[in-house]
Amino acid sequence: MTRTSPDQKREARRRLLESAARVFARSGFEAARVDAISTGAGFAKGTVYNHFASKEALFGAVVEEAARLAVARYRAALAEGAGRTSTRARLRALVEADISVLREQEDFVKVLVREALAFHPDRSALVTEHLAPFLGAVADILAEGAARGEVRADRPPAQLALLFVGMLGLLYGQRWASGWPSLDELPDLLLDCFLDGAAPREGGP
Amino acid sequence: MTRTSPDQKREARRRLLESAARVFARSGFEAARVDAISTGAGFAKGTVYNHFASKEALFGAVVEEAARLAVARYRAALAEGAGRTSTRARLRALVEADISVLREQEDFVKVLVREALAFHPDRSALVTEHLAPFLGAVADILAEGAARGEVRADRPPAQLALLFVGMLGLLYGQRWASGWPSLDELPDLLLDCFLDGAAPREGGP
Amino acid sequence: MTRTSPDQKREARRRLLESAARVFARSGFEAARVDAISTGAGFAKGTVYNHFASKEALFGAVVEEAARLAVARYRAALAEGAGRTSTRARLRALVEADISVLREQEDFVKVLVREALAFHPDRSALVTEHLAPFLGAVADILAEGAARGEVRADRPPAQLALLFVGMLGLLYGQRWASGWPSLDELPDLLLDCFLDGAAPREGGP
Amino acid sequence: MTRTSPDQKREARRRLLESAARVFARSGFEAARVDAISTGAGFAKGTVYNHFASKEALFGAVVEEAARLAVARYRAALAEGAGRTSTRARLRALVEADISVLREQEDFVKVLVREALAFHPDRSALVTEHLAPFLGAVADILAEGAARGEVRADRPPAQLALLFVGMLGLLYGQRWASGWPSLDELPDLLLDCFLDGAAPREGGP
DNA sequence: AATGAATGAGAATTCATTCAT
DNA sequence: AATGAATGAATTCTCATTCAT
Repeated sequence: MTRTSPDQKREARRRLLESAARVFARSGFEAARVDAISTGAGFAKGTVYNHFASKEALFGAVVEEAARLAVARYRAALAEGAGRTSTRARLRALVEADISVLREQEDFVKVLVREALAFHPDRSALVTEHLAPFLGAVADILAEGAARGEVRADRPPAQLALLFVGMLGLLYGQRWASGWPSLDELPDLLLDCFLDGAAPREGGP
Repeated sequence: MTRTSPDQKREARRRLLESAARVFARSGFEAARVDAISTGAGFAKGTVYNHFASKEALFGAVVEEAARLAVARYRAALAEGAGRTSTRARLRALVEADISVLREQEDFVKVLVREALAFHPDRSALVTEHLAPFLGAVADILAEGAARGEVRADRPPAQLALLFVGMLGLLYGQRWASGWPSLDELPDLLLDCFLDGAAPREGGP
Repeated sequence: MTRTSPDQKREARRRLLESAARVFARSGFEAARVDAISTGAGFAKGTVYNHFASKEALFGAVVEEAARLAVARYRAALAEGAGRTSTRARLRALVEADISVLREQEDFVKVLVREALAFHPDRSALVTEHLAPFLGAVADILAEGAARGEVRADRPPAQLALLFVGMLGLLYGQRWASGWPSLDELPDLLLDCFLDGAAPREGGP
Repeated sequence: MTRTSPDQKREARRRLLESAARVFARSGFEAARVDAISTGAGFAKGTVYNHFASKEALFGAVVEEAARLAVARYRAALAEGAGRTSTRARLRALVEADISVLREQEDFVKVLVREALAFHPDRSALVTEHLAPFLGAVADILAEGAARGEVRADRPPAQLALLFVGMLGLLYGQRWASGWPSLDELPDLLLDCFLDGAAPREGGP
């Protein structure tokens, strides 16, 4: 039905998302100009609106893309690894997948974290909502782990997933501000904190 | 030519800063309307520009005010307490003074932290710059402590002060996001982290 | 090169006109979206431009279609009725034919009348121009009636036709606004007004 | 409190309303450009928004201005004329006042009538709402006349006022389309129609 | 003939800042 | 010092139309 192949459309979308990630990363959500995103992708001003309904939707799509990518890598790693793995190992693999994405898009992730912690409720809802694939993966792991008694189950999985992801974001923030923790030690640190309770150890972050 | 005494001018400035703190706290920097600040202080729209050169300058002044207030409280506490105190105790007192300010202006401090972690280089420079009184106090304590060999001196005091304040901001952020750490446990936590190396355990930055 | 028969093309055109009438009726000219017309006819966005040069042309075509339909019904009624009829009876039959169209497309006729009374000279010219079949029928009746001395001939038939149709539009408008006159009494009312002079009574309509 | 006198502000508002009436009259509501209105009044683009909240509000203000002017002239004529007058004479005077305004702003009144008869319910509500001063004057006259038994009172005065003004608009429309009735004969025509019932005579307007 | 992605000229509105009074 | 009207750059989003496929 379509004369231009769906591939072409997907390609255009990809270019726009790429440009959007770049522009949002450089400027933050507010200061990013929709114009700059579209022309940055090699299109005219209005083209972006053939693919995304609004600036917000575009931002959400970039977030979602990153979330999906991390989840996809996690699944790939899982498939590759030998069969049965502990819940902790799974969470670890998911975090490592996310970090592998972060290594490629650190500036955008900064913006993402910043907007998630922002004060416009709409804005941080926007992020949370489009983080769904990632949150879902976390929740799934936690639900299964809870069933097996391997992890805390003091709250519904979805809520714990949100907490987990929030802590992950904070650790990223900590690293951006202080250089610590390194990306290598981050997963274990997060897991120690999270699995032993929201306020782990005797007080350490 | 000036009919109003310097006192009156200072009073107007105070009202404007108060209103600005309120409005910035409610809306964040970007969304705050200069108009709202001026009328919120009981003045007309343009009056704010008789006291501050720009929205940025106004924001900076509010930041500075908060910084000064914390430092003043710190000094008062110091003066009140008996003479010699350890470096750690001084830093602790300074953090506690800051927390006492935060208890009164938590919403504004949120905005401050957020803007400090923002990506517009100008914006976060703005914050850092106007945090000078506080940073200076930290640096002084650190310099003296280093001279006495009581604290780490692996970097110039000014740099360490920046790190210290950055970690403080992050702990605030952590608390806003996760509820932990409480304001009561926060000072010790920060000092443990900071004095033993920015990245505690064996693994510092 | 044309795979589709002329019939198919005509059919596509018909569907587009139908959809256009619907959309214009619902939204008025300005607010009507070409997109909605094309997809409303079961085609893709751009297809409409294979049949009509512009939104204006499309609107004109819908107007013309309605005009043609009314004239066709008039002729059918005339053919059916016994031969010789007075000029008044003919005009009456034409108006009744128009009303029968209006009963089916009242919303579109509203838009048509509205645009005809609009102030963009282009827009109302557009309507008048495409009303040509109907205006022509009126003018023909008037010309013949004038030759027979049955109707006023104080102006050229084309001008009188325009006046006649303008009055018809106004009576429609009056009915939409006030409920009066009903569609049943409208033809006589118009004929009384028109045939006795543009300003009937010693001047009434 | 204001350094520029209220007179100056009122003067600016007047110029803007004047320009708006001009531009709306030329282009109709939709096609009128806010820009053109502001610059047409000798101001910069944004100035209009210091006086009116939106294009709609501006249009409403022009409508209201015209309504007020007509009412003011009516009151002046009433004051001037000898004391007691019949309800019919009052309505007549009000219509004549409106016509005197129309003579000066015919093009704008055309737009007003057109928008009042438009299909966007919002738009015609906008007109009706800002016609309030005029509608109120009509309703007052009718209420008093009803009390004295001089005029029909088959509906609440406000409803009858709306009907009266609607009929007035239609007669204007009739005149624009057909040249009849003239502005001189229009008042009596309207009063005949209105006072004898919405559909007076045996069917005539 | 049909498709639908791309285009880009606008449009309304916002708001920090200026400056005459 | 205070005022608030004026400014005008800047921004998001719309949509008629084009055209390669």
